[in-house]
Amino acid sequence: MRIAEVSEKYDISPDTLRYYEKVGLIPAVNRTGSGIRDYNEMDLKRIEFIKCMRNAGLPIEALTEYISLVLQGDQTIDARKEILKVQRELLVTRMNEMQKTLQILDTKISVYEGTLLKKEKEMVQKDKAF
Amino acid sequence: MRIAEVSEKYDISPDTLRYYEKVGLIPAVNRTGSGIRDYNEMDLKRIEFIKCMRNAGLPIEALTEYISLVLQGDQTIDARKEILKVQRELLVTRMNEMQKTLQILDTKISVYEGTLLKKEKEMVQKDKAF
DNA sequence: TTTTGACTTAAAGCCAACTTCAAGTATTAT
DNA sequence: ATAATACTTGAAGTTGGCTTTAAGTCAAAA
Repeated sequence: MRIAEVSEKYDISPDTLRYYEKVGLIPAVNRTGSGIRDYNEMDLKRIEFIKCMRNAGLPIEALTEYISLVLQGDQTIDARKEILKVQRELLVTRMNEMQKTLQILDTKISVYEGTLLKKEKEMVQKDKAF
Repeated sequence: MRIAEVSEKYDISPDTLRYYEKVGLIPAVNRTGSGIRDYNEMDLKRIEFIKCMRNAGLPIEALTEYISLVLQGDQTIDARKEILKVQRELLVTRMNEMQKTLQILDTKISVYEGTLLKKEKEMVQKDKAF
């Protein structure tokens, strides 16, 4: 599969796909005789994985480190596990912060929609900044 | 309260606090006779609100727009509500993506820890990119 | 066969969100 | 009184993550 097709399938620009390969987010993709990238099934799975991780905000650096360990073989399993655990904890922390923010947004929207009880409104007003 | 104290209380650098004021994330803070910022209760609540929103990834631009509407008075309530609703939806979308990623990370960690049943392991291996 | 469009590279540019710097004034501790 | 510390401003610099540009090669359609 050529880069344009992959780009469309995953909604990632060709430039970004080449960039991911250059910085080591995706191992080198096979080329045709004339030097054009020819993505195989494994490459596509890797792109999907990276897209998912990047969407969730995992930094490129942590991912490149993880992938370089994967390519080095089984003696790196402990180090890989550690990276994933650290990133998992960071992710959970961010999700909790977002949950808190979501509640605040929902309360504010309720205030603007006038769908709160009088008592609730008063409580909210006391703590209001904006 | 002076900027250094506020900075410590909320773990936001003085530079960032001044920057937030400059770009309109926080309305102008009162100054002492000699021109030094003197944060009051309302300012602190506003900083807390902004910190929470920024932590959750809401863009500065959306927040400055919202705040400028707040300062313009009650005829902007509908527009404010709309901004909050849009940002709420974006937040929920991001949280869902993070939830998906969290599950993938947990599965991978389980694989590395060998805490999966044989059947589960096989299923996971089939879909493995890294 | 020629032109159109996709591909290649390395390097420079861009954007959001700070962060640091330079140059100066004010306040606090000794 | 003087030195150290905290404050001020505007502007330049940094970081992460792409994105665009320049200059060129290659291949499929008209």
